[in-house]
Amino acid sequence: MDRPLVSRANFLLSQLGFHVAQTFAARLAPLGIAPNHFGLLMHLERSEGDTQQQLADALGIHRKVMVGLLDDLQQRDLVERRRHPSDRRAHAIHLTEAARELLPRARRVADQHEDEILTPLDAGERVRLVTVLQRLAEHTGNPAGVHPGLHQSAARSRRPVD
Amino acid sequence: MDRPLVSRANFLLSQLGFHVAQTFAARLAPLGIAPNHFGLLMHLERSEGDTQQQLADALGIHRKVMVGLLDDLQQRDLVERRRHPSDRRAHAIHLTEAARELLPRARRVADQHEDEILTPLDAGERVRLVTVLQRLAEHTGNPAGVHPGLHQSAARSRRPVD
DNA sequence: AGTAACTGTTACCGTAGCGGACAATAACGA
DNA sequence: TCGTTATTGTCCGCTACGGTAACAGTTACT
Repeated sequence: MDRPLVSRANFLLSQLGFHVAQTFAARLAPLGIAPNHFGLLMHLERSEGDTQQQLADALGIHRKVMVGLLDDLQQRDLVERRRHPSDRRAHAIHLTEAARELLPRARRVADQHEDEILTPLDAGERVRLVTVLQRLAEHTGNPAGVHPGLHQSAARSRRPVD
Repeated sequence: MDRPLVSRANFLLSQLGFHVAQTFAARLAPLGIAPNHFGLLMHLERSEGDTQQQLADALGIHRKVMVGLLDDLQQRDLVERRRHPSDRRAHAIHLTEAARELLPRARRVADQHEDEILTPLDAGERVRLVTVLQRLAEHTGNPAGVHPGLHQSAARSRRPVD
């Protein structure tokens, strides 16, 4: 039996996932952020004032990585590290005005990117696909919305696909 | 609008793709090979005797990377570099008996892995998913069966998920 | 014959990820 | 109160990987 790779769901998922991550990073690059920055900013909208440790736990990464991510975002004036009101060791992370202005644009980029990826599908197929993918994602055991490759290089300093 | 990540097809695809690549590498690790080795071995079944350059072109990677891949496989006694019959610069790559014995086992691992990934879906949903993924993959413009992350670290010396 | 192109390989370098170690601060227990 | 332990954020050093340039050997072209 010689089932070709293109008929294997695991290969297709890996291949597509890689391509999607790559193109999304390229789409996001003009905004000066990477996909993991985007994920962090979105999470911060809900959990503003959190500790770096809390953020790291929520995103499933090590706090050391969070230092780097926040360094990037702070350098781009998208977050600020304020003193934590009750714990003088910790920082309270807050979004800046620039971030609140950037986030809708980033979301628009994500929407456009998704639309491009899904071009071959009609509306019904799209919702069915998302439903199926959600079921598969739940089955992986990863907490919802946590990208296992967040701590990987799929993020920083990626140049638009050349 | 705050569409959560888990409702975005691009996020789900990237997340699932990463997870699939990771778990597949872990499943394949006991056999002593990585996913890109597996892909190369499968390709070699069809193109035995090819030049390293031809193989690199077929898999969409740089010839330098092919050197490393073949070094790995040769060290595991899965391929041999014979002299090319007509071009004394080039090597003719051939599978060993060990490779022919290993490949069916690797394929079985891939089948089991795919089955595990697709556990939540019934037979009909599986074929529909594969069909949809194939359409999406074709739309990416990547040549069929060529994994864009082949040259990435998704391959070498990966230890079973710890 | 001579030059250009190609094959496989090695050496080099810049960078990212990982682990350990660190100062500052907090929490806990005697 | 004081001392020990844990936690937070950070930095440093190591290793591994991707990409570039260069190389010897060989072929192809004119």
